Amino acid sequence: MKNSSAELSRDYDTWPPAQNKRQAILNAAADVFAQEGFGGASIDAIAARAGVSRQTIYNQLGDKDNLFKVVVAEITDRSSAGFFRVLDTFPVAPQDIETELTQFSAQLLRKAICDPNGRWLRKVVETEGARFPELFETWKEYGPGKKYPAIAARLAQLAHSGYLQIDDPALAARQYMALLATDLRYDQQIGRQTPESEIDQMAANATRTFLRAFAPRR
Amino acid sequence: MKNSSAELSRDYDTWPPAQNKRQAILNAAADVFAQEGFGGASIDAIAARAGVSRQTIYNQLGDKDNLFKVVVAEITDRSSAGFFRVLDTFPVAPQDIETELTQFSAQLLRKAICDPNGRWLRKVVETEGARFPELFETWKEYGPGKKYPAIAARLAQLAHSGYLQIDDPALAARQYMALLATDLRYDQQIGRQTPESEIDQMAANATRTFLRAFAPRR
DNA sequence: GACGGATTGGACAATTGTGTCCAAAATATT
DNA sequence: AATATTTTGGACACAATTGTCCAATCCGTC
Repeated sequence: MKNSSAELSRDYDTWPPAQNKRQAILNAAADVFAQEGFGGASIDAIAARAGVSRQTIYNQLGDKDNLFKVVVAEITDRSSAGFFRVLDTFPVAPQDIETELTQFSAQLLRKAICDPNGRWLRKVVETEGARFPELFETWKEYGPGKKYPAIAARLAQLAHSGYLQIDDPALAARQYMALLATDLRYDQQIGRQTPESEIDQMAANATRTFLRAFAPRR
Repeated sequence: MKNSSAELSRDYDTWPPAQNKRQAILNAAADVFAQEGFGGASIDAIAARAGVSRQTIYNQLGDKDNLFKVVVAEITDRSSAGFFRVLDTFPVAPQDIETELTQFSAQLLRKAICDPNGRWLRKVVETEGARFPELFETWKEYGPGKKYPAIAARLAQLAHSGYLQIDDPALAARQYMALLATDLRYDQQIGRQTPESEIDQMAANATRTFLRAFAPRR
């Protein structure tokens, strides 16, 4: 039996067998699309990586355009779910705000921003957004459209409780995310795989600067 | 006489007319590569956009790989030059640090970060970096490798003069750039063309937060 | 106006990719 | 064990692309 390239989620064993191949295809397609872009990705390459015959891809997912759409939809779901799972741990009533916000930030980095799904999405949307406008709309809605307001709402709550001093929560949310992601993005851009061990430091750096800017002045 | 990809940017006017077409080709190629990626870009599309016959591209620039390399080298030069031109206006001994740093930030946004050249580079390096490792190295050296340390040095200078309180200038530089670019990046990602009129506001937002975090405490 | 290098457009072979068809084989269902 | 469904791999037509060749043409210079 062939194995899939799935470094990701769930109990495949309980699904109908067709779904296994389907998942293998989607994972392989995500990899190849990410590496080669839409134009550069060939169905053959995807089939080979998925350990599946090319025909099976056409049977299950139709043509290349549709395959691409399904992959994006799938990854959008996964990525969004991961983000909101972490968001549930936001420290709305912290004892020690620096410590707890740092911990939360580290989780966000690990589970959401670092996450291969989310990175793939951002890249693909940037590269291929013009080619698939509806897709782009969907991503916009589920990505920035929901994540930033959600963070902003949590920050506003902290401000309302007197933990922070924030005029514009939406702006603060964007700045918080920017501070958090900067080192990760830098590493990504210079092609460096960020070691797990540095993530806590990144979270601490971002949180410290953020709190210095938004902590209440005595 | 064939010319190699060695020489790029100099006073074009004194050159034979062939260099005009060469520039047209490079600009068109940059556009098409940016839109379609390396794999998706066809020489024909580039030729059509440049208003030039396909053969001329092969005459002047050889095959697709070399064309791509020359384009990246060209854009790297332009982008780097633009950045350092703005950097020369950094307020090393400001009277009113908030005002002057805001102005500088606005210039940086307009001339360097907003700049189509730089955006194209980042995108292409992210997408095609794996395919052309030497290119990637060059970009790394001239991009992040020089820009961030340069900003860090200016910030350290401000700190040394007592305008700021900075433990880690390199970190502060990354955070400054992150704060500066966040809204622009957000707009880019949701496919919104940032209006010129909002850039000053972005610069002000970033600068205010940065100074709140790094201004000396009384 | 004649020369020479650059440019053009069209034809070309080779390669690669898409999407379909189909019969044989593997796998699941009953 | 018999049957239904999926999967496979190979063949195929069709289109797009790369890179080359070449004769006709343009255009600036002498």
